[in-house]
Amino acid sequence: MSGHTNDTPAETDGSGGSDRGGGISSVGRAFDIAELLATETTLGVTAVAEELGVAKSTAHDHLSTLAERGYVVRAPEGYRLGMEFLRLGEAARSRDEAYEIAREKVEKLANETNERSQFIVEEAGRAIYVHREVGPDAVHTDSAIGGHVPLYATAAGKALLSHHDDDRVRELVGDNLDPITDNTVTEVDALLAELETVRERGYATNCAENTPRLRAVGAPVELPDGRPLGAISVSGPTHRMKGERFESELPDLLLGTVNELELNIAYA
Amino acid sequence: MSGHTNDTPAETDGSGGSDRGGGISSVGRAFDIAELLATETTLGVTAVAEELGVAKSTAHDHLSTLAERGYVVRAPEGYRLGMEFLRLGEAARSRDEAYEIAREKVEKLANETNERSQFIVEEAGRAIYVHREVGPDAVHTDSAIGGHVPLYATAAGKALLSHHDDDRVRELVGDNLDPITDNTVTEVDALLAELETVRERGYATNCAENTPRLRAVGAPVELPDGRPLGAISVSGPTHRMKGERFESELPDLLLGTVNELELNIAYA
DNA sequence: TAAGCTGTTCCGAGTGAACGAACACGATCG
DNA sequence: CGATCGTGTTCGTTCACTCGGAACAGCTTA
Repeated sequence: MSGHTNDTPAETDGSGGSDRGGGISSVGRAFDIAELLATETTLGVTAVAEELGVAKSTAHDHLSTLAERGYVVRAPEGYRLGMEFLRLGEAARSRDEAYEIAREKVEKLANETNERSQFIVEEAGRAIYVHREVGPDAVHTDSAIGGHVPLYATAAGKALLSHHDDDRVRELVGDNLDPITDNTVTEVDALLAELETVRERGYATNCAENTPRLRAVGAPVELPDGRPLGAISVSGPTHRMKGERFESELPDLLLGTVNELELNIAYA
Repeated sequence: MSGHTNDTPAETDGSGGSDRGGGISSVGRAFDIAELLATETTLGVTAVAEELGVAKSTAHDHLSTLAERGYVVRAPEGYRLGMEFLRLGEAARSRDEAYEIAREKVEKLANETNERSQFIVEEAGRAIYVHREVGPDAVHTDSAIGGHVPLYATAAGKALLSHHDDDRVRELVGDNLDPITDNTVTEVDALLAELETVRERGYATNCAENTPRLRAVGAPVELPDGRPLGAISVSGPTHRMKGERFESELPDLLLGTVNELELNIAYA
């Protein structure tokens, strides 16, 4: 249990508390198994037990429990992830009606640009891909729906950050910005300066800061009360994302579409 | 799981701890909370505790554990389902490469028919919606991705059943077929007879047996080794699903597309 | 200021989760 | 054809840990 990624932001807890309980361990174990199956597609009881470092009987108990509720299924080759996760995942995806409206705009953007369009939200200080639509020319990437990327290294992420003040931004991105490509912004001050520009012109860009040879424009989606809902981006290969198209055509289209979206949300 | 031949001799219930296992209770509790949040969108600690009939501190412990791993998130109004479920759900959806190929065919069918097309798989004796694409004319339904319907009451479900022998079908659908609409097949023998027809012509139909005024055609998707992968259906309102279109056009298109799909899977 | 709600923390107590060994089953050996 | 390894399953025991209740804290309402 000791290996516990502590991602609490800047909170010098330290004293006293002494990590009370920390969490219900068997629940953590169950999700360890689920996440393991999410990467390995098929595993047997013994394999799971070895991978997690628990007794075979423990792995068996957990797998039985998960299977009984449809979170894993037995196949001839072993256990696989169950579709019940898909049900809950879709529930999370539609927990906010506005997300569904955002989806329509993502599809529209993908069709009109022939590129890839995505809708992301912020969660736990990270950007989460919620919707994606790929146009005919769109590039394939390995970023999965539900997966996460650093906010500071994507167009949509920076767009989202631009709706927070500097202090909140520092909280969200943390102290050190890990570089992902050669172009990743790694200085907080540089990021803050860039966000100021984003606020002025209304959209953010990403020039191969997360994926080599991939550029994107992203704009924040604002709720009627002023809070940010998420952000939408359009991305494509460097050789198509340049000149007039990258500097005005796509930004204009994006901002117009996001404006429509905000209106649709306001009157829904 | 019901068929649990418990032949332990002299099992005097009542004595302590007799009921071996049955599942890890705290894990079940955690998923109870997740499933609750899947329906209620936003709940506080107190509300969760009341709904599940547990102590407030217990609900708090569970929610904290889930939140620490991203399976729930704190919002100003309370806890909501976290996007980590979306990640695992997408992992389940792509656990089989063939599912992704099926998706392309579903999109193709939706575009060519302007109706709704779906791909389903069997899990725990139920049909699970894995992919859906709606054409411009498609009707909206409340059946969610990841959700389940009885196999015997949908076109795709019956298509899937047609790949099993009678005994296995009886196992899958159970003893009594609950009626959903006036047209639902409720007699097992009638179902088996219909499946025989399905085997002959290669596709199944659904005439408002699950949703009023909704008809569909469905065909099974067969793996190279002969086992069924799932099934694809095209569905639309009764007034468009009739005559030549319902009896030959759509079935032909569907069977041709499924044939393509099976070839794509075989050589992927 | 007090009362009501929320979420949080504390602590003790009884349960039940985890373990390890023994068991059953099938495949793959020799 | 018997032995051996692999799998998944079951069984008792024990101690860690989950649970529940009560006290605490933070915020809005009366």
